[in-house]
Amino acid sequence: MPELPPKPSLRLRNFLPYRLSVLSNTVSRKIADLYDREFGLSIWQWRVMAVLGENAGITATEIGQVTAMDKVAVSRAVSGLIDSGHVARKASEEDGRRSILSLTSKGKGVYDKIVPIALGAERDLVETLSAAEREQLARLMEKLAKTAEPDRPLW
Amino acid sequence: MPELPPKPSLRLRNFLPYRLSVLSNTVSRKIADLYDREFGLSIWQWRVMAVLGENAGITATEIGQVTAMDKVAVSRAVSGLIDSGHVARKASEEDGRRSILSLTSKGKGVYDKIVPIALGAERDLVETLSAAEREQLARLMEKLAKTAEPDRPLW
DNA sequence: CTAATATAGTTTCATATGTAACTAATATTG
DNA sequence: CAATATTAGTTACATATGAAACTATATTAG
Repeated sequence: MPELPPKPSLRLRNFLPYRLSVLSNTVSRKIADLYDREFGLSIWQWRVMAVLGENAGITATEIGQVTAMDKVAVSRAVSGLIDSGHVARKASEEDGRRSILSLTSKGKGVYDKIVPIALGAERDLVETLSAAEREQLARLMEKLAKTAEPDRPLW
Repeated sequence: MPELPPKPSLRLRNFLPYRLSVLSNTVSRKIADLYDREFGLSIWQWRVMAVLGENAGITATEIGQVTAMDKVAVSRAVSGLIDSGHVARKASEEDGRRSILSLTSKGKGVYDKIVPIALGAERDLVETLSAAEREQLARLMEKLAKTAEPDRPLW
């Protein structure tokens, strides 16, 4: 008797997109909580600050490219950060549409406090992985990212 | 001369929570798009259907446990699915608060069409990984998930 | 058996987010 | 050098989401 092809089955808990989403959300929630409780920052605001901390004097569009945020999200995060005094904006001299953004001294202070906290949270997350496993993970995620979005600029 | 401890630095693109979030969002968006365009389903609705497809006759609370969705999200997804005729609800006989949920025949039809599409999307995503790499990935994600949320029931 | 407590699920409200429309400035082209 | 198209960034609107309040039923304690 000929065998029927096995009916394709889907178990949610083994389905990669699902697992990615759940994992990412639990991690993000924890970290967002950290930023919010201690500094009143949203995760988007923190991403903007993280980029400005390493890269002073860039524009909103550039921040968007680096952080994979769309321009509306960047605009909102930046305007919040300006209200709270973490970020300063000055007009670009070459191009009147752009603004040059940078951390204020208050922003720098917060940045210097958050960086170790963020790195600590990351360390907690990967603490059960060996160094080799961490590299593996980075490599595999890199591959997935390339497959999922081949043409995203990385910097 | 004593060396200063290196200033801890954070590069967003190497920061695991960030990378996870970006990767998960790009993957989710693509897949959500698929479900939505072809079947008018949100990702939450699809998750509910996926669970009901493998597990008929369970309650909203159980769906929430399996899918890591909170009860409000489940409630909304289910009510949408009932409106669109994909899911049927009947009252539980033991417990008047609960409802027993299951796919309608329309729901089953859609389910049978989506499963191969979803599995195909997953295959596309991991196509550049070897079998060994896929297992590695699953293992590593499992570890991370346990660390991030030690007590989440898996089924 | 009744009162207090807990649970299943829904509704409400406040906030977050994405898309599209918009404003202002620059770049292109005929 | 107009007229048109493009780009940077913001605003407005519609929808999604999460937390808390609420309804109805079930469970527990006295």
